[in-house]
Amino acid sequence: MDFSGDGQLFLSTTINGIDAKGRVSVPAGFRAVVKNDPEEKIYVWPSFEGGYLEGGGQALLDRYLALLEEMDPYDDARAAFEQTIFGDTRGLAFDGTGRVTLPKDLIELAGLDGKAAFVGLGSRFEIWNPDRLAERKASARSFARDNKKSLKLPPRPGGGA
Amino acid sequence: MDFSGDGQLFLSTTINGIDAKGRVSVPAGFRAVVKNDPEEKIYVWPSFEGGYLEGGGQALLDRYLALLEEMDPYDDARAAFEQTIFGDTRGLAFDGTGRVTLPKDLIELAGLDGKAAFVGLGSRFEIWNPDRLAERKASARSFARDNKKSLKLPPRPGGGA
DNA sequence: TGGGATAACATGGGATTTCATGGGAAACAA
DNA sequence: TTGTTTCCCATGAAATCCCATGTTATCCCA
Repeated sequence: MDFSGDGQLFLSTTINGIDAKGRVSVPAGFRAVVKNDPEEKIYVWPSFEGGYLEGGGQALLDRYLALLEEMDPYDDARAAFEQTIFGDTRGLAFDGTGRVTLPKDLIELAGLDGKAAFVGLGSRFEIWNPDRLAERKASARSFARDNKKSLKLPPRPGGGA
Repeated sequence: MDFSGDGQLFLSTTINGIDAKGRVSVPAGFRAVVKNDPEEKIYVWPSFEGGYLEGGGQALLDRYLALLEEMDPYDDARAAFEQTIFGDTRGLAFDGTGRVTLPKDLIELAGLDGKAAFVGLGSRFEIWNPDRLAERKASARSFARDNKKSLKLPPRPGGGA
């Protein structure tokens, strides 16, 4: 698949506050990614593992949709994915200053308590309780360090280094 | 002869100052490499080992993204790399005079104190505290000296020495 | 091949804009 | 009405833009 067209990726980790109304500022860089979507929204759903949220823009939903269309209509996995991804997905619109209101059930599901960490992962992002994220990050980092040799870059299109 | 501006590769080492706002001039040759990217930015993240930063242009990011997209969606390794690479990567745009602002946490992570050494490595580059870089260079050199017997050039096609 | 003119580069500081966040009014639902 | 959600404005902090300046590299012409 080719992503060089949009060139806009969810990147970096930002921690923002959640106020009493459940409002949280979406990092400006993330907003820029969905800036030109037909509906200027982000879409958020509970992760499979639980404990945090996943999200993305319209482009990501379209890709998931295309993926499911290719699966057998009576595949159990398809039904499960449909149920989990689309059934629990919320489209969240921005207010005038770039915030969204996270539904209470999602806040509880992710254990968010006044703070939310937005983690950019390229074509999608995750929303974590910052403390939980720190734990996972530590283990992810040591894993990546130990296995970095398995992450071998493919040759550049033009050849060379 | 100067290759640093050929618009293809990050080359040579340049030391520039970091001012009180965290701003640092990106070497002109490095800027030329990303000149025609859709987003004229450099992308910087902490190295796996820590102690210095890695960076590149949109092209490098796309290569990492393509690599990760090929992995199993719920492979632990994929999650770890995604988290470590994209979760900590910052896209840095140039100001009118070719500078970027390094985030404070990256400055601390790399131990940068008023100076930053940009080390060109072809398709990517590294950012070091100049003193640390000198140390690493020294140890790399002695390592190479101790192991020089393993560096045996293959014979030239035409024979000769 | 000088040597001055010109352009490119790195750097400094102040002004301006963007961003995240808080509070309250207005619209809506139960 | 009462609680909830959406919209609008205010504010402080931080990031970004803009202009000025010294310095180095490059060009051009005699």
